[in-house]
Amino acid sequence: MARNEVTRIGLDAKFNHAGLRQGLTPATLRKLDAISRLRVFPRDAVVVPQGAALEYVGNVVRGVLRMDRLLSDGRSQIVGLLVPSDMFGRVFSERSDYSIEAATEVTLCCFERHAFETLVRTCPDLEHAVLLAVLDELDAAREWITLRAGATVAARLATYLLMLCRRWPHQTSELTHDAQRIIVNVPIARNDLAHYLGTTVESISRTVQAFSRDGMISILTPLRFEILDLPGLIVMSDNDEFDAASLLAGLRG
Amino acid sequence: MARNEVTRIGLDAKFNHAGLRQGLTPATLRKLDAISRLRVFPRDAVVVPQGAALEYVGNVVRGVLRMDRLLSDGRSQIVGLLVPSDMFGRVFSERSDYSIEAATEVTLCCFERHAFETLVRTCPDLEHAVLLAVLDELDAAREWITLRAGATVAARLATYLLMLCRRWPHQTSELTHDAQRIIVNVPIARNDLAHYLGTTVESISRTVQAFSRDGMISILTPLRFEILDLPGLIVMSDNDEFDAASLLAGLRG
DNA sequence: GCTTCTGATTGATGCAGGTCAAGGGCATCC
DNA sequence: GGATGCCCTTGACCTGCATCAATCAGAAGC
Repeated sequence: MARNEVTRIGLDAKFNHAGLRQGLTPATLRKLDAISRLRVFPRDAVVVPQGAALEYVGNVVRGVLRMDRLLSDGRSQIVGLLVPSDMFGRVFSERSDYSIEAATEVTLCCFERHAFETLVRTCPDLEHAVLLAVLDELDAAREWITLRAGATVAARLATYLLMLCRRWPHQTSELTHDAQRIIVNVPIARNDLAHYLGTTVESISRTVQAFSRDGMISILTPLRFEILDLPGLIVMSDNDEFDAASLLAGLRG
Repeated sequence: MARNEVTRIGLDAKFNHAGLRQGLTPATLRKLDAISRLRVFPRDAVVVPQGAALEYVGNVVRGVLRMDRLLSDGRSQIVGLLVPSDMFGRVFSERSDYSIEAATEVTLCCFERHAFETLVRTCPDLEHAVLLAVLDELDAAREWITLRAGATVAARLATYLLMLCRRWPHQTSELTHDAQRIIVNVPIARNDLAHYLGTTVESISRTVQAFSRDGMISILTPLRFEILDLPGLIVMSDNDEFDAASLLAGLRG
């Protein structure tokens, strides 16, 4: 169903409108280009503060954005990650319920929101493209809910790693596959990963080490694992939707 | 931001296209009516099985739908609730990643999916209406993620009750407000509520009783509470976004 | 070389809440 | 009436993991 999944790292560094681009007429593309502007943010920069007026929408060109909501007790909860080609902001809304921050250094293609909305209302092809993008976001949000549904930290981590695998066919560089080796590059640091999976850095660390001890993965670097026992991971994930054969087929293809 | 929130019970039993209706031209409405069909499902009926081809999309006229995903260990995870005026199914997708079931007896207004999609592509006003509906669903999904983010069962339950309160201004009958009393009608049974909040019936029961002992609520019936200490509930929820004054203002207005 | 800082790991402890099991209230049915 | 069902409640136990705290590894700066 989803072209979009929870996390993706895909990249061509060149300027693009990514997900929106296809299906648009040259005329619409020209108008889009006219109101677009490329911006770069350093790691941990706040792109849109929680509750603030939404001046821009756009899409991620390079890097990872995290959407998180601050709780009154000072903790924060990540409600989603945005990776290249994902849209950020929310059309037809005045303010954002969560803050949008740079999880890594990011390059964004920004549109002034009102101009973009006007364009959407006048170009049916753009409106359709936006609809598809939003549907993808919705799928991603639901998949993310599934991810968080796992009873144990081990189940959630296994699910997350499998999601990263499945996304390989569409996007590059999360995962390299040579001579039967399955290498997963985790796009965010332990801290963000812990928030993302609804747990703590300590638990993530313990679980990763446990996977390694049990021979399910091998830790190449803290953010780079080799998957040794795919079926084992699938069992750990407690999730029906993964299938070793089709995952491997996807990795080969 | 959201017109749509996690749960809503609103009802006019008469046939309508609810959320989609406004902003549509009479011509589009006529075409929509031509492909629509009203269907009634008994409680616990499966409207769309998980993984099945999606033949219909539509919206809820009366009752509550739950979307849930079955896990390999037999447990199931609710990924969202749909209440009157919400759309179900997913346009432009062949299959559903979760099953859609009736949490109560429901009346649905169904459209054959392909016919609906064709109509969407040819009527820009309908496409815009669908875009807005999907954006609302996305907000609901994110809000639901926030709900599940609460560390403790008590926090999640408090958040849920507050969400039910906030929705009063827009929809009827969850909540009656006479002479300063705030009455909340929970739309689903303990079992579904437990799944929804990511816990068990036992924990729900214990937490509800604890709220009652602490004088925060009074249990009128198992599905009907009176809120006695709104500020206390807000503190329990650990959630910045609720504000007693504006909630009360909303209840009065 | 030696600091300092940031991120990852490991250990010890306590508690929230899941699990198992046994009632209790209130229907409907014979 | 009693029996069977569903749903909610309450209790006792025990596990997973958050918390607090110390240590360790690598990178950057002097």
